[in-house]
Amino acid sequence: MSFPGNLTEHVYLYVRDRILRGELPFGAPLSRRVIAAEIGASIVPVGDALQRLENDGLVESRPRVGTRVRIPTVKSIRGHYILREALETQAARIFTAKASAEERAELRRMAVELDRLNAEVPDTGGAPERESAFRNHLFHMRFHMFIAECTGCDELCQAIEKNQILVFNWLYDTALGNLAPPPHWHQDLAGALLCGSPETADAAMRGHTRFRMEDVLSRIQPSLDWSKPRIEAFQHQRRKTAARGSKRRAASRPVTSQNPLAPDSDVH
Amino acid sequence: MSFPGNLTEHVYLYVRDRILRGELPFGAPLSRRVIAAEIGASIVPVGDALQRLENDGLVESRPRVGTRVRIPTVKSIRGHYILREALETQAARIFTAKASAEERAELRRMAVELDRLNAEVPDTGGAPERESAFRNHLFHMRFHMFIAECTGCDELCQAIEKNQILVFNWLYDTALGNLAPPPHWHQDLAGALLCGSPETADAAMRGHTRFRMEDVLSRIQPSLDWSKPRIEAFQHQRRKTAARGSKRRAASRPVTSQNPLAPDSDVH
DNA sequence: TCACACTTTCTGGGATATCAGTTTATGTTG
DNA sequence: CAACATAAACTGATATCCCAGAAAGTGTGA
Repeated sequence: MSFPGNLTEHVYLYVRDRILRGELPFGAPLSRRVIAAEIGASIVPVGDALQRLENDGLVESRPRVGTRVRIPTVKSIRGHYILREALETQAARIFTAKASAEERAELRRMAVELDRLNAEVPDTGGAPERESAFRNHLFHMRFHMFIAECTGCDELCQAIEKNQILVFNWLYDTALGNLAPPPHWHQDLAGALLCGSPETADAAMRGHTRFRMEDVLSRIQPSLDWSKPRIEAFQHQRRKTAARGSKRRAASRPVTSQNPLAPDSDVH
Repeated sequence: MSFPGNLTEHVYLYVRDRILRGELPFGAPLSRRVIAAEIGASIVPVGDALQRLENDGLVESRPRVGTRVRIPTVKSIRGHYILREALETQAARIFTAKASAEERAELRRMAVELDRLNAEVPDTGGAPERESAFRNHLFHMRFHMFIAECTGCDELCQAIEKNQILVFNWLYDTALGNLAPPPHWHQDLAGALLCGSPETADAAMRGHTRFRMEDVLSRIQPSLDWSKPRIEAFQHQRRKTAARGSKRRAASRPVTSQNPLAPDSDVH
């Protein structure tokens, strides 16, 4: 098998991708041994990857109890958007000062395309719909990351990416269903970034993220109430698999694929 | 030996403290095995701690080559202050809206005390001077963290702390000598935070960090030029130690900078 | 003297085994 | 039947060992 670079990096991206796609919902248990058997690695790089995910805030862990996908709270979501607002308003300010003519043109193009994609996706709930919504989200991420990259500040880009600020949008969307932003939502933002002063760009981006936060919060409230008791418990989410009565006889099998995770664990 | 909780956490704090105190200067090699022997742990938690430090940006590592204290560049310092500006202006904005009367009074007290401490420390270079400067720096950190904590946003606090934005000031001061801020420097900032609108507080904090960045950059330039060849080399800083059981002393030996490697040949 | 190949030594990455704490299921006792 | 003691199972944490790669030291031939 061939990964780019570290095995830890491979596991990190593998688990993160599964979380962000919604395959591992909020509160889903993450066993180091299960993931290791699934990928074919030992538990050491898996543990390192999970520790990194915990540092990113995507996962929470308690010693000798377990690791699971972190369940967001209203407070944590609000905090996330406050952080996003801080970073992206700064990116918007610097964009007005440092973006080249080509980059400005590219931003406008992306805004038009983004508004078009958002407008044409209706609120159906089919399975292929989900995949296209994920692609739209990726494009939306690229739009915001493009603004950050035009600042030429690597630290700012890494902060935005590392803290999963943009990527969490997809998590919330996965749990909530897709949101419908107003028409010309990103074109208006791009207009402020292209023609205005730093203060104008700051204000436009601030309103952009504030609107998004309120929208998400108003929709996620019932979902969080539902998962509230699971937050405090943090117990083993024991899988109620089929062979339950014959558990007495179930000898201690090796750790091969007793997991509820993906059945396609052999492809690499 | 008793540490709170994880051994990894203990090693992380241990190494970070030594870096920030200047005991481990820029470019100092960090061997997992040496640190493990030094603390009395195995290399696994040490490796985890160093990986976390690398994630924080305090340390840089190359597979099968080594790990060392990261040597900042002009670009990385500028990026750091851009990030700090983003986070602390946001904290200043929210402070004006959410701080209680007691917190506002406490902020004013801290500003007065901070300006007093900065005024009474002259520019000597003695050994006890160094320790008092470190205490002043810690108090300065607490001043800025206090503003962040008054926002009630844990994510913002963690971002400021995790990214070592404040703590890096001490690193730069260690390498450069202490800076002398203007009188009433923090009292003016506190005044804007206490009496002004969010925009006023934002502007004051923005000017605060900008001034600091320019000050640091103007002084660190020659220091970085001096350490420039060590940036590209990243070779083994071999220590002359005969017995392996003996304790490690700081590698003060300068590296013979022959340069067989092409710069910027790294991927990603 | 210099260029090149070989050996040594150090590095981080990974695998395996074991330890200790927590939760759950089972069995016993009143 | 309920309350409680107990063992099983699973968890993350750590120690120990081994590996491959990289760089420095060393020797050798032109």
